[in-house]
Amino acid sequence: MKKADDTDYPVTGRFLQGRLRHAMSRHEADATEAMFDTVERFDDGHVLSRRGELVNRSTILVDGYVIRAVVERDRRHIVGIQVPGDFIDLHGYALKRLDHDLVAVGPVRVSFVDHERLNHTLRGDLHLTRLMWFSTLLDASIHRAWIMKMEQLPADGRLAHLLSEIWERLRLVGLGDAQGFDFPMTQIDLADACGTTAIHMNRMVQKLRAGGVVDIRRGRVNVLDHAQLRSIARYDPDYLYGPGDLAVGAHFEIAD
Amino acid sequence: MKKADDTDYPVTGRFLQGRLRHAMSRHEADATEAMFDTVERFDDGHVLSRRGELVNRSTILVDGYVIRAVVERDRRHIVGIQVPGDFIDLHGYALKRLDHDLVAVGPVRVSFVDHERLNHTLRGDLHLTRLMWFSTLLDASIHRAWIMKMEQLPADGRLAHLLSEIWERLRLVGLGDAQGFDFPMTQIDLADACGTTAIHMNRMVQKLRAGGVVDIRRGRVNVLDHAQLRSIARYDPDYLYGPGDLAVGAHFEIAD
DNA sequence: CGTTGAATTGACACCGTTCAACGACAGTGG
DNA sequence: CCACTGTCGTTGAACGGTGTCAATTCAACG
Repeated sequence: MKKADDTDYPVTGRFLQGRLRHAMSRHEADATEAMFDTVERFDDGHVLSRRGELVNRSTILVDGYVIRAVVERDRRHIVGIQVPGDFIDLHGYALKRLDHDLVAVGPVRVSFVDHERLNHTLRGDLHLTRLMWFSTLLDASIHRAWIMKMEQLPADGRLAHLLSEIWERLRLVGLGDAQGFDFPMTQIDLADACGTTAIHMNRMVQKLRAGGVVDIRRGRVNVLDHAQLRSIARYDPDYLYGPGDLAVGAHFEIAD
Repeated sequence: MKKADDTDYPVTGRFLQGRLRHAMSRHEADATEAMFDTVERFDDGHVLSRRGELVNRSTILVDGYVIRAVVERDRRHIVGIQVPGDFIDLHGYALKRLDHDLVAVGPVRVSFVDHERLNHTLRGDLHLTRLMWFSTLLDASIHRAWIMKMEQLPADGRLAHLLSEIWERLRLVGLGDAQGFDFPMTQIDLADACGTTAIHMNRMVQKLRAGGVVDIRRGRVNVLDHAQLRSIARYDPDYLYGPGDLAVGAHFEIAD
């Protein structure tokens, strides 16, 4: 499953993979990789960034999963999940303070870039700036898909949607496999990400398992019936801007 | 209620007002205003932009309300509401195709800027680029607040949250008044924005009315008990990045 | 004054929460 | 080796919020 970019770009090789990475020039890819220095490891539950903190660097997720979470009166709400290749707090470059925490789910590998360094790289390169901008807008598009799933789907559909999305996003960056993917989120985590309780989430996990749709256990998701999973989730991956009707394609070039 | 910017910048005067407008230089504000030409009017229900269409210009909302909506198998889902001053499809500058429709609610006044023109203005001005970027990240932050409200709040809380948000956003740009604000959304619209049915939304409207919290009727929202409204909505406006704990403040300058 | 869309009301079934408890399992320390 | 502990996973029952169906009233408009 190793791609060329994995070796040439050990830190940023998955950034925008499956999306606009093809629009990055060799020079831009090199410049992006060069911004990052060492890769650091953190354990499950490590808080990479806390709501309200002043941030002066941004983080790329090299390996593992990170959730965006907000804790409010003893209940935690998960508003997003990041997969390898995601520039998980690039929006902090413009916002300076984030409205949510970034927390590792399972062990992660990340790397950092100072905003000062980012300024230096982006200054005078509107094309690369727009690629970075695009990656933050991708997160916004995913947010909108989450809003829709909360508005329209019951709990089993929300779970199916979440699993469909993660699987799709992993495949876009060359991860996962034909049967499913490794996924360390507990049923409690899944409940917080689907706006339901752990008790009800447990029933939905069992329902999908009993229906031969998907088997979720011990940090592993095995998809048994992809068609049924998609159907329950009413899943359409267009919003990820991979190959599909919304793909940016050749329209991204900046005319001079 | 007229501010200086209303006359100096009739089209873009409300852009980022209450947020980072203070970080815009006179030159940047002038350059932004100069990008736009005529202001056009559209009636209620006019589709300004359709999902999947290739866009080569972006739109600023001068007056009125616009919703972001996705229609899926005979049901419409509203994933966002835009108020005057919002650069409503600036994300199309990088995405090129949007994942949702933009539809006028009530009469609107808008103005357009070609992406080519935008390139010209932003090239070589990383500071202004970052301000524009910031405004799209603001939308993303609002999306996250919506995800949270869908995850945690019952229907009356969602409605209260929506009203709280619109009121707050209007006040940030110098609109609305002490009693409430004009708001042309029907109960059907409100239902689609809160992930419930029109019938149930009607009950929630009546509940808030009977409780002396807020009176919604005939295109007008009158807030009767602001404290109670906030409480039902569990509303905290920090995510709008106006004055508050998350405010960017003086940290936005680009170090050289 | 008839038409149309919005707002309103009531009955009923169902999805999801809550409370209370128990089982499975890994890590820890005696 | 076993008892202890905490987290995750699981189950059952009662309650309440919400969706659905069907029908009626109201407001705006030509």
